[in-house]
Amino acid sequence: MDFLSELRSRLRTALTSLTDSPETFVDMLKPSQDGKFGDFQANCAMPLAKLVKQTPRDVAAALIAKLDVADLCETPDIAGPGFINFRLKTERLADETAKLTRDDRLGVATVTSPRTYIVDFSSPNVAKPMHVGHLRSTVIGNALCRVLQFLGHRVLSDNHVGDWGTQFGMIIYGYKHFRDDAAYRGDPVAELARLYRLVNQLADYHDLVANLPKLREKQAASEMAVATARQTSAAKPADKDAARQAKKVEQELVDLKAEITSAEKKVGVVDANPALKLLADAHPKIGELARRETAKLHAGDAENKRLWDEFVPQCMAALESMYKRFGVQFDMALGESWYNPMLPDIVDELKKKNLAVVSEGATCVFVEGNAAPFIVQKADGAFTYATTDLATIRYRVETLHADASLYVVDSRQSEHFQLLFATAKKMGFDQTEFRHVSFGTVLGEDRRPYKTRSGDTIGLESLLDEAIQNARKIVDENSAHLSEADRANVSVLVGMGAIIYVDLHHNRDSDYVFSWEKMLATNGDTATYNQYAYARVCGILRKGEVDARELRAAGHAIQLTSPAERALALQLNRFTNAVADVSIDYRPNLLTQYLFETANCFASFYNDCPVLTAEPASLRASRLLLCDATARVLKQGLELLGIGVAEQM
RNA sequence: GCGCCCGUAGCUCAGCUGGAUAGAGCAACGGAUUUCUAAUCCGUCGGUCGGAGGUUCGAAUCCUCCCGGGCGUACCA
Repeated sequence: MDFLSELRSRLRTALTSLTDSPETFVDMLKPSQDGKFGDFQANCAMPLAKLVKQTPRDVAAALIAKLDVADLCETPDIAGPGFINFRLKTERLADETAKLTRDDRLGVATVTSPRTYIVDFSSPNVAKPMHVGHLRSTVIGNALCRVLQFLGHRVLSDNHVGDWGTQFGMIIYGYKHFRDDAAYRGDPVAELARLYRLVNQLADYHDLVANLPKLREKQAASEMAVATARQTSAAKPADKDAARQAKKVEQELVDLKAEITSAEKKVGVVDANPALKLLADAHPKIGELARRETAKLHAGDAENKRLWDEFVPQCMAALESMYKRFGVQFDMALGESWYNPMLPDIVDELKKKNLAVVSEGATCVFVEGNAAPFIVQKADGAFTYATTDLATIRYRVETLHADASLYVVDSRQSEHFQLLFATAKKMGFDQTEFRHVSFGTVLGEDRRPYKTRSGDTIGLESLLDEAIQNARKIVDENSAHLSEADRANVSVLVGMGAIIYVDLHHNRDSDYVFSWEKMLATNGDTATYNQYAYARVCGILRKGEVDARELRAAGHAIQLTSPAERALALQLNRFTNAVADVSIDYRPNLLTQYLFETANCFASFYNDCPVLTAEPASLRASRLLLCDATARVLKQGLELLGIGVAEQM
């Protein structure tokens, strides 16, 4: 059972005579940080003492006198300055655990008032292959969908794909001028990706060539500025501002040099390749022409629309294979193009309501406290992703009746979302929770965004393949007892699980350093450790030839005869709290943490408590039930994260 | 310039709606099981929570300032 909620509820009752606002104090009852303080602790006596002008220990004593918890715990203790420590009655814990072992939902309550959630995640650009940057959004979004759904909410997952932007002009341009028909027939998506990269490269080339002289001029100026600043700083060693200024301009120079080097490198690549250079020279205005293709598409040009209609489904199908590997299913994939017809209305409405003004030719919404404008229509008349996002909000609120809309997107876009939500509110969409579920960057060992040695972004497909290959080595070392097919299957689970788990177990706000070694470690807080714990439980049930269904139906009691059994039982009863905690602030890492603790509790139990040889039979049955429930919690918990398990590994 | 985020053990990270002696994992070191999978368990070592003030009975957590780092910042999404 949910002991935490139950105890809080009892505390609420006890508090009513002491304060008018018990709610703030009820939350101060929490699981104990340390086992020696019991199973739960209430910290509310100290702040209450101030209100009622008594000593904290007296308040604690008064609360205990009013608390009706005799059926749940031993008499609570007062400790330290006035902490109230609760220790569950082991008998009651055993009874409740027995109930949990028979419960389909493993004690996880469904919410009393379900909401409609839109979870917007992954959202790749259909023109380009997915890369490591899409990993976190996909994995976190998937986990949140599963958790919210499991809690009983109505969840609609939406893949807000980029299918209407400038990249499509590039593909169309590439297709018209550079396509390799045989390659396109063989693997259309790969050929389109090649065309995108090629056009992008050539357009970049011309931009950079045009820009380099300006950059070099800037470098000369910057060098002067550095020299001046250094002089100033040297003249007044005590002047901190001068030192800071010197440092700043030095950094600017370093950045500028890096920019120039990178530009020269990119230009050099084309110059050094006669075939590329020939193409570049033949298409000097490629950037502008590609943009024109985009504009034509938006204007309804028949040929471009036909190409678009041909390309998009193929790209979507390619994405689908990736999602399959992650176990991701979208309820809808309403991309930018889908909202295209609604964009003029949005701008009209903003103008009508005097929310948008024209500034420097662009139609903008200005939000108090933000210097940057929210541009809904560019000077050239084109709409932006701001406009699309507003149309999306309207659709989600008015048509889908969303209570909450979550955007699982990179933290770098926080300013955009701040402006978006503020604008939506001004438009009157103020009854819906809009939430930017932001996350940090995946870094390489060099603490820079994760790239290949040569500096390219890492494709998601190859990342997953590599994970599975690496996992295969580990499986081969450890699992000679499995068949070839089973080892292959386990390798997929271990490799995918490792990637997903590492991502989710970090606080989503943080950047994290990607490390194959840590991720695929067979010990520690990893997916493998959890999966292995699951497999060990299954091993017991298999070896004992136990039919789990019969076991659950037999009505055995749970006996908690040792600390390890008691700890495991308590941990299993906390599953409901862990799942609910994820949904409060959309933090899957709270669930990975719980699962690791659970697997850990089980491993201790496994060491201390023989199961199959336990005597008498009632104890054996009790331990088997604990095993079965542990397996189900681990499986269910990992499943909520999008991670699979194998019964043998 | 303005805005957002971050700085916790040698390394990677939790903890941040204030609560007891700041926790994991890895690494290092030492133990355990001829036993249901050793992809295990138990223990030891390891921290001025970037710094200084402030609020509080109590601060890693809240406020202010400083230092250091990242990101964003008008027509890409």
